Amino acid sequence: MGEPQLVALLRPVRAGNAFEETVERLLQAIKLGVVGPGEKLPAERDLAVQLGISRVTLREAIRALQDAGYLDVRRGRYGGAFVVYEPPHPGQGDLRRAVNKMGASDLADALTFRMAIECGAAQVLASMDLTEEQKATLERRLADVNDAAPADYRRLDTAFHLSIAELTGSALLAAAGADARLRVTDLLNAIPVLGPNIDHSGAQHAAMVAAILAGDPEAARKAVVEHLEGTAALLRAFLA
Amino acid sequence: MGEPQLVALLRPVRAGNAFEETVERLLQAIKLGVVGPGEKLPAERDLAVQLGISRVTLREAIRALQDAGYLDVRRGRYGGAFVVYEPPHPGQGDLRRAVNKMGASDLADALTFRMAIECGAAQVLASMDLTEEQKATLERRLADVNDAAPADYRRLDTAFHLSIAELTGSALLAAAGADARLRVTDLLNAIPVLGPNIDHSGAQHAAMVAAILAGDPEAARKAVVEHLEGTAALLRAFLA
DNA sequence: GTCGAATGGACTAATCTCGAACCATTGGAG
DNA sequence: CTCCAATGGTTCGAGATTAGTCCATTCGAC
Repeated sequence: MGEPQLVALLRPVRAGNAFEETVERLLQAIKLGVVGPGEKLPAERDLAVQLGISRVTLREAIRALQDAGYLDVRRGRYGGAFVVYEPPHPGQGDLRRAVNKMGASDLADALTFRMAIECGAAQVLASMDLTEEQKATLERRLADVNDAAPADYRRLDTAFHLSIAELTGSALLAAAGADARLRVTDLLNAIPVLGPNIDHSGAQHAAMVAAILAGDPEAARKAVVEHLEGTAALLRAFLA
Repeated sequence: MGEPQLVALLRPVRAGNAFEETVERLLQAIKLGVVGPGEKLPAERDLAVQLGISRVTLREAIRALQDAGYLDVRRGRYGGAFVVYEPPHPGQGDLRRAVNKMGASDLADALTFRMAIECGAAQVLASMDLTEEQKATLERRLADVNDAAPADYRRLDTAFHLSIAELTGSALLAAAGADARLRVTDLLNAIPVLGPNIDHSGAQHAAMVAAILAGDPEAARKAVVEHLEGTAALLRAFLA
C-alpha cells in the first residue's frame, strides 16, 4: 500500500487496438438498444468522425459485426448498416456462463462501480434546479419502462438509468454511467424478465424519480441503493 | 433528446494517438505526485507493459518530458527516469489561465463529475465492512494531509482523496476517481495554499473519515458534498 | 579489477491506422 | 427517364505502433 495510486494512474493507456475497441463499442450500442432492431447506424463517414477513427477501421468493425449476424449492410441511397440483433431469451445456463466469462472479482468490481456511479449521479441530479423539460424527460423515461413490452424492457430500463447521469449535463458522468451499465449488460440480459421483479423494480424506479424531482439527494441515494442492491440480490439468487 | 444515449456510447474510441496519451498520463502522475521529486518511474520495460504500449512509444513520451524539463534520465544500473518537477508557486493569473484553457463548460463538467464520483465512492466505502488495515490506511492518509508541509499539501491531499475510491477495492472506481481528480488538478494547483483554507479542509476531511469509519453512508455523502462545494466556492472566489 | 545484472539506447521488419481519393449502387426528384 | 445525392465499396501511400533483438552504460558483488 506504499503507492496505492500507482495502480490507478499507471494503468493501460489503451484497452486494445482500434478495431477491437470499435467492435466492442458498436456491440454495446446494439445490446444496450441504443440502436434498436430495424434501425440503422449513422452513415459510415459520420460515425467514423463520432468515434474518432478512420473509415477504414470502422468498416472492418462493421464487417465483423455483419459476419457475426448483428448487422445487415445495404448499399445505395437510404442504405446503411441495419441492426438485426434481437436480445435472446435467456436460459438457465446463460447467466452462469456470463459470470464465468468475466470472473468473480470483475463482477464485484462492476457492481461496486455501478453503485457508486448511479448513486453519485442521482444525488447530483437531485441537488440541481431542473428545468421543466428535464423533469418531463425523466418522467417520460420512467413511464416508458413501466409501459414496456417484455421484449423492450431491458432496453428501456437502460435508457431510464442512463438518463439520470445524462440529465446532469456532465458528459463525463454520462460516459461513466454508460460504462457502468454495459459492464453488467450481459448479466442483466441473462436474467429472465419476470412480472414480480418488474413490478418491484417499477416501484423503486418511481421512488428514485420522486426523490430527484423533490430535490432530495438523501432520498435519491437511498432509492438507488435499494434498487441496485435488489438487482444484485436477484443476480445472486440466480447464481445460487 | 430522442436518442440521449447515443452521445454517451458513440463517443470517441480513443482520445488521441498513443504518444500523446502517454505523455498526458505520465505528466498527470508527476503533477499528482504519484511519483514525487527525486523518485523515478518504473523501468521502461515494466512501465511499457503497465501502460499497455510498446517500449518505443513510451520512450518517445519520456523523451518529450525530458526535453520539457520534467524528467532526468540516467543510464546504467540503478538508472532510470527521475522526476525533477517541483510544483510551481501559483500566481494570480494562473487560475484564470487554467480555466480559459479548459473552457467554462468543461469546468462545470469536471466539477459535476468529481462530485458524483467522490460522493459515490465515499458512500460505498461507508457501507462496506472495513478491515483494520483499511481503516488504518484511511486514517494514515488523513494524518498525512494534516501534517503536510505546504509544498507537499496538494500531493497528499490527492493521495487522501484517491484512497477513498481505491479502498472500495473496485479498480474501475479507482480509475474513475483518478480521472476525476486529474481533471481539476491544474485548477487546484493554481490556488494558493492558505492556512485558513487548509484548516477548513482538514475539518471536512476528518468528518468524511469519521462518517466512513462509523459506517454511515448518509453522513459520508454529506461530508463529501460540503467539502467539494467548499473547494468549488474557493475556485469561484479566485475567479471573481 | 572483473564480471554480471539492471538499466537506458538504437535498429528493424511487420502490422495497424489513417486520410484521401475514387468507384458502384440505389432510389427519389424533376 | 434521366439525373443527382446519399450511401456503401475499394485502393493507395504515409505515418504510427508494435515485438523483438542487440548494443552501451553503470555500479555493486566477488
